[in-house]
Amino acid sequence: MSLDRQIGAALWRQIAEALSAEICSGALPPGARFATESELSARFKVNRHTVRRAIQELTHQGLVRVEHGKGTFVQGPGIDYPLGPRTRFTEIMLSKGISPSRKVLETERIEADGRLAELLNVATGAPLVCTETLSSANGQTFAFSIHYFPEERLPGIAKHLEATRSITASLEQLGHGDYRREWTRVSAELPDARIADVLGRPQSRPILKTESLNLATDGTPLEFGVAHFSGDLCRLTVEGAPYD
Amino acid sequence: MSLDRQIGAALWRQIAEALSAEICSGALPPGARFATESELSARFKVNRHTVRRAIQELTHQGLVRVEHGKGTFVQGPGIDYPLGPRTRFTEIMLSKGISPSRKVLETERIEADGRLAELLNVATGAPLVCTETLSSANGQTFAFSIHYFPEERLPGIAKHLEATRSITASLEQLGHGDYRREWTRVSAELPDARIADVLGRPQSRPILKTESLNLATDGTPLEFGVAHFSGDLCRLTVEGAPYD
DNA sequence: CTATATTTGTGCGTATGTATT
DNA sequence: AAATACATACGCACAAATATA
Repeated sequence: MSLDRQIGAALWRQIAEALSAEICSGALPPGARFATESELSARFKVNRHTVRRAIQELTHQGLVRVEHGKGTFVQGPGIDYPLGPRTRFTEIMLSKGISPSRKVLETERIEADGRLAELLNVATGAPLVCTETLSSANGQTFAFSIHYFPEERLPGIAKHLEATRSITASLEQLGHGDYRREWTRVSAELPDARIADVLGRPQSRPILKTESLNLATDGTPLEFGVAHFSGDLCRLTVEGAPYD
Repeated sequence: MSLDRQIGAALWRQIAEALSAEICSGALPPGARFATESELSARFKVNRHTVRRAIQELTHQGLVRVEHGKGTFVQGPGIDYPLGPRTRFTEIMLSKGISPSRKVLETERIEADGRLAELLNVATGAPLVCTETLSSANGQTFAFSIHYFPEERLPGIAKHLEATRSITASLEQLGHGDYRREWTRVSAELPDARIADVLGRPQSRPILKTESLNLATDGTPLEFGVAHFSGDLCRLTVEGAPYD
């Protein structure tokens, strides 16, 4: 391995390229400790800043993860993720029983702001129950969701959620065993620090964000949910035509 | 505006925060020339490196665009984009006549690799016609797509595409005025340099990538397409349930 | 628990290269 | 050709988080 200090490619690019190749070759297992900045600096005979620039690039590509004071670690690039390129999201979810594996975290009461009020067809300021859930498959967290329920329409939903820690079960106990998904809107974003954290992913990697509305059988809104999926670990498969 | 050199926040973060606020306040119109590194360096009384780190952050957030030798420019954060948060993708596409506004760029012949062969239900190595299209609305390019057609099943498709520069028209002339979308898979990615370029977006901003399969009325595959949307300018709206 | 070493994070000063005007 | 503006690289110093003796 030697660097070309004369022309064209910047040193940090060459270093990033070399390190990237080593990681992708599989020589380093995911989670393994990476060489320290000092070591790399000595190895490539460049200044530490130059190494840092290269590592920054690797971070941005999602290949490594840097922890202050601890070191740099190889980030498993989608190792053993349950959703392959040809796997249908629906089938996977059902076959693995994802819906039951969803864990309800915290539950709190809030007041509906303008947007939520319109979506859920309640008055602005109406009481909502807000809860957060984590979905995982094969022990890998792949989605973080926030759900909003109109409390007036679902009396005691908060208690049911805390007791059952299941959305489906809670709605069923309130007489809505049969609700339906009205629509889902999908966008791509970069996660904020918190969402990146719960998904265990670098903030530099994109996520799929879906917003969806569930209705009761009579057409009144029961739940509005925002879900964040690890963007390059998942594919959402939609039957039929999404845009034409 | 003064920086806190004592505690907590790094200087470059404070600077990025300040500049971000100025941009978001709308004081600087999109496309406007930004202050140079030297100017900012003098203004905040920090080293140019520190300013560069801050600008890098703004770049990553998609607020500015840096051009070597020219300067730094304010990147319009979705100014005048046609798809609002509550706008249904389908409605917009139809009402603006997006399908006709799609422009067919280049057309070439390739051989089907394993994956394409399986998707299109042809033999590996079978001739495919590959074409690229740009979709825009209000003069704003918002999607770049690549389409694959099985040539054996669509004789002369290449000529039709070059003549009409329209996918729908070409298929119609070949007796497939009536095809249907079988499925669409949606994922989130960061664009490569080329796609970022044609979409006129920074490589640091995520895109929505959809893969979709269109079938003839008898169920044989007619087209496989990969589309790249400006991830945070668009939302794909799906009726019904995408995953449960 | 404390002290020390290790490792990453921030910032400055300087110098030189490359692209644009 | 010269000036301007961004890009790369080095060296030094110290701070902050973590690990270790």
